[in-house]
Amino acid sequence: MSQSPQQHSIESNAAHSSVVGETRYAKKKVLAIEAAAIVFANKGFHGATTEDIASELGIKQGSLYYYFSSKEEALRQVCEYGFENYVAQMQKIFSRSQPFEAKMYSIVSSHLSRYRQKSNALKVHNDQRLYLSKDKRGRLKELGTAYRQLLETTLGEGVEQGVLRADIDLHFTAYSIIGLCNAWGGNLIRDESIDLFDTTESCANLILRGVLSAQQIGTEY
Amino acid sequence: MSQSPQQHSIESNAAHSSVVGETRYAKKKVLAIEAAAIVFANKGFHGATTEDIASELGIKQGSLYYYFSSKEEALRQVCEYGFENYVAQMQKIFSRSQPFEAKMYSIVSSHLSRYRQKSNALKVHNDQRLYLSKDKRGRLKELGTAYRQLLETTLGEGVEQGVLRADIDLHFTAYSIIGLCNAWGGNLIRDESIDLFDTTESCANLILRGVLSAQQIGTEY
DNA sequence: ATATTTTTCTATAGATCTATAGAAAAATTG
DNA sequence: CAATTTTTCTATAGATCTATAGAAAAATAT
Repeated sequence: MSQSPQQHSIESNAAHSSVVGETRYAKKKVLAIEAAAIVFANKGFHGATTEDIASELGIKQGSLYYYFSSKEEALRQVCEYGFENYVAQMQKIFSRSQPFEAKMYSIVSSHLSRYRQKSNALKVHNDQRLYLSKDKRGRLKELGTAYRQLLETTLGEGVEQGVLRADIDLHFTAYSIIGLCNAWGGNLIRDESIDLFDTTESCANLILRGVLSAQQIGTEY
Repeated sequence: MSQSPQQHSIESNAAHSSVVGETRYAKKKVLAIEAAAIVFANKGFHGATTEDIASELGIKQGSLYYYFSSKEEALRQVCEYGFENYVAQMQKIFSRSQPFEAKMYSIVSSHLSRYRQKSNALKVHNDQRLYLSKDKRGRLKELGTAYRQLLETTLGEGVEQGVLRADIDLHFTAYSIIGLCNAWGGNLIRDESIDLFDTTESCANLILRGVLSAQQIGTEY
């Protein structure tokens, strides 16, 4: 009789019944988010219909509301799902102690391979999150800021270690890395034939050789 | 009585009545495209309504069909308008004979300042063109390919002149330049406080110093 | 096996939104 | 100014699409 799930706190609060056993609901909820991600990634938030999502998930349109209270809520959850995963993976990389250049490769590699793994949710976060009303973007803003600061800190360390030129703008560089990776990420999703490894190497190289210190300056300026 | 304009060939075939005098229709048609560009840029193609566009233009929803035969047709025309302008400006730069580095600054500068000039149409082209049905994307594809080839040729010249490293992938680099500029273009539109000049310089520098030959390689690889 | 809870289905109210038709208003021409 | 053409308006048919309600089916528990 209950219209919405009674126990499931929607934000799937980890702690649950058995050891490994996510509830049935929680499992399918993830599938629902992934279905929504696929559809939003292909058609855009406004271009997608709840019917599209439901059919991707294999249920009827009306049933979708058992998992999402609204279409916009679905978008919010897809974005958070995609971005949380992404940031978590980045956290690991940042915390590893390894030479700066290796770190940069890891960052780019992680970013790009995540796209190729069909992380539609990440694409949705990048392309569609601005269609969320402001009050639904709070957590995303937090995550984004935290992530950018982490990246900037890493770059700052590179500067302190003398690996990076002292005159680079950390903020600018961080944004540029993200921007470049997102641009290629889009290509990688769209075109299966692009080689992931080559692209990773090329991106890292482009950034590094533009950022590494101890390089001979061109002709003027 | 005529539902659609009788003379105006929609694609505004240049040749017209008086010397300077675009027809009244042609003038307002441009305004209509620009209104649509503003709305599409802010709300996305599917998120925008014909009512939004009409009201931006100062007319009623139904009247909009005097200028566009459909909403999708409006999107097509906005995209072509934005991208044609952009490519034309780039053509000029490519045809100038000037040192490669200066050329790179011009390319980035042109790309970014066009965004700041509120070229919503260009943003729409970049973000929304994939929502066009394939058969409406023909001209855009042509323009895009032509532009990329132009950019690649320019890069190729740089290599031949020995200004650029011989091992760079022209295709990759062209895409990356476009991607980086688009990423910053989006930021520039969204955030008025970002300095255009600084950003231009930073972008050009990031690309150049990662691409210029005769630089000392880092530590390994 | 029966009762209870969870999940899905059908059907639909109520809001859109696109596109069209025909009348009205504004501009232009003779 | 009257006739003609261009531009805009009002009104609406016809298609969506979101979200909800209540019944049905499936799963789980007693």
